[in-house]
Amino acid sequence: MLKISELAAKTGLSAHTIRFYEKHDLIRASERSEAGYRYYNNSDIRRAEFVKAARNIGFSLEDISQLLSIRVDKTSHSCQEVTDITQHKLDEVNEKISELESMQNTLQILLKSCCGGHKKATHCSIIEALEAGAVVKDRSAA
Amino acid sequence: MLKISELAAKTGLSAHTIRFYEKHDLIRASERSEAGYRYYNNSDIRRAEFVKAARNIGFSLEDISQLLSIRVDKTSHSCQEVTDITQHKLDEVNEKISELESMQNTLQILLKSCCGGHKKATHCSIIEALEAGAVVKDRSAA
DNA sequence: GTTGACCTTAGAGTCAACTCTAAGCTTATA
DNA sequence: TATAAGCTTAGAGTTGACTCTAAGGTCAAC
Repeated sequence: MLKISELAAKTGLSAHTIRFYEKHDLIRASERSEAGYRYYNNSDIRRAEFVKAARNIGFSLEDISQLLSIRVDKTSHSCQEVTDITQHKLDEVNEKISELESMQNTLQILLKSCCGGHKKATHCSIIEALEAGAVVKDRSAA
Repeated sequence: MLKISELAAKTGLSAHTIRFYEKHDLIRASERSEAGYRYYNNSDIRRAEFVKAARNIGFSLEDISQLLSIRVDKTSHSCQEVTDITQHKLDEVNEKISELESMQNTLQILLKSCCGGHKKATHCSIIEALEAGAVVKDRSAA
């Protein structure tokens, strides 16, 4: 049985975050001491580590909540439900990557175009490009 | 001279957003009608388009604020200041991309490992991987 | 002269995921 | 026994970039 600070040390989450996750039903303390201190048993610890693993991968707390409800009653859920959540997350990640790559591309072009030196910015080509409406991809269209 | 809705149409920003940007000194309406309506002259419009271009590239409002203050007084600023802002943004973007690629990688591996079918999730390999602490890269270590 | 579209403001609400605060118990150590 | 470290709670604050609301004034068209 671990106290909250011990669970924090074990998972790398802060005690604050653990309490916050508890409020959102992600982590549980099966027992409490007489004084109200949280105590985590092995099952609680495994659950907390599941949450941490899912968070590391980038799942939202909402996603994690769904994954947990599958985890606690596996026979009522199918693999498809799990892959749907995972695929949806992957789609999101892919979309963010391409947005960022478009920004990366524009930024690299801008940097190459500018001397970057101590000269006055009077004819700075980055400023000029922005004035000319430098746009590789319009994020609002995404 | 454009009214706010016309500037909104021209820039693709909403009138709400234009007023919000004005609060943060990003966009200006040089004139007002007697009734208080905002009117944007050519210089205001160019400034608004500069802001939009910078935002499309992914600059934060804070970055844009700095870029604008360079733009309005180019002789007091150097190209280096501009490239510093741009390089810093590029570094940020690069870091986000590698975080996301790490997630992408993990998600793809998970998806490949799971049947994704209508079978019960009793032995779902994604759930199992999360229980085993599936981590390719720990975001909190980044 | 009235409808409806458009404009104004200050200020509150939204989102996600924390992060912190205050005020007060509890527990371990010296 | 005193002090410090650790725990409790409800609830407020943070971040960035909007987004919306309420309550009201203005303007163009029919």
